Amino acid sequence: MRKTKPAVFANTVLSWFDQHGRKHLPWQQNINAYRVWVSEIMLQQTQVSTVIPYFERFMARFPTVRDLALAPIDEVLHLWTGLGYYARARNLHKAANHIVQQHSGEFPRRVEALTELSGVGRSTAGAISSIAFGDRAAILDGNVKRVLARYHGVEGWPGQTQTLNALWALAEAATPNSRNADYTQAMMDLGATLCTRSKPACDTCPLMGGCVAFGTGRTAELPSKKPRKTLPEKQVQLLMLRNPQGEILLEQRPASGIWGGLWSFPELAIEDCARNFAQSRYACEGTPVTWDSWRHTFSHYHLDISPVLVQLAHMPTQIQESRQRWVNPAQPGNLGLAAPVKKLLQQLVDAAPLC
DNA sequence: AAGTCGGGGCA
DNA sequence: TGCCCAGACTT
Repeated sequence: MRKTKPAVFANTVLSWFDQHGRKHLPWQQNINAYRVWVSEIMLQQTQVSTVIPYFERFMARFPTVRDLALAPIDEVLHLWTGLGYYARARNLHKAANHIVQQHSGEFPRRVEALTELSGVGRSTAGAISSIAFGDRAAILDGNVKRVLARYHGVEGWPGQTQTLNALWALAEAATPNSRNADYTQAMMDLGATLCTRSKPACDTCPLMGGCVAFGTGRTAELPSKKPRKTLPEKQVQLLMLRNPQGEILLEQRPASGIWGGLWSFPELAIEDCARNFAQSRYACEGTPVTWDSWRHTFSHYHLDISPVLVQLAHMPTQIQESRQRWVNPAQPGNLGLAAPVKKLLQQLVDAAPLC
């Protein structure tokens, strides 16, 4: 497969931006470096719709970098309340003073000088450089990572240094020599509105033709997700209600979620009392006997299962919904059973005589 | 390289 | 619920 030349890639993105890009966000009006900077900081790890009212209030109170520098930090933090990541506000205030004192209140233009500002890393510096000054500088925020990882089929989690370096190289190579402000905004718009994390709108994406992830049907796999060292652990009790005939109560699980649509035992939290649960929900009496627990592992978590057998002296009166039924553990019939359920039914046959 | 900061959106 | 989001910084 022949790689699309950078210029063609950028022109494709820019043409799409001219027709479909966002051009009416608050920080896209009356553009200057200060407004771009504040917006970029607010937008770190924070969604556009959340930022908008904060940005408006912030600009009304601190129209210039000097206003911000002169304000008490408490007032800055007050306007930040609810946005989260409060170190951003402290860094913003610190950097404002740095700009006033070290740059005479004039916003620095060189990327190296921008990176020296507290809270401004490589990507944010690139955003300010390109959007506010129109210089050729690359960004690599979450949106651009997603677009590039999918388009080029970049394997690996972007948090890995190797993967990150590869993405930066692609981002730099793709950056055009003109219209840099529009290109930067276009890449973010593309990632935010079409190349979304889930259900990307590939059918309307201008990059569809050259996109590796689309061509190989792997948009859901790229970019790779953060690997989890240890799977989360959950605990559950499975209640084996056995009636006087030796039958076991099974319930059909909801269609979605784990074991969707399969038949399983009533389930209760590990901290719940099986006797109370049986009485209150099923109006039946019996002494719970807890079996040894064991671990069942799914792709995304460990489930520690504690089986609890309750032998009933009398048939419960209130049960019989369509999603419940009594089954003979030796012949459960033509039902979809989760693996642990099948295992427990077999154990009931083998080792648990009626008592 | 991994952990931390945070509130909201969403499946 | 867990994961992710216009990341940067510290350990």
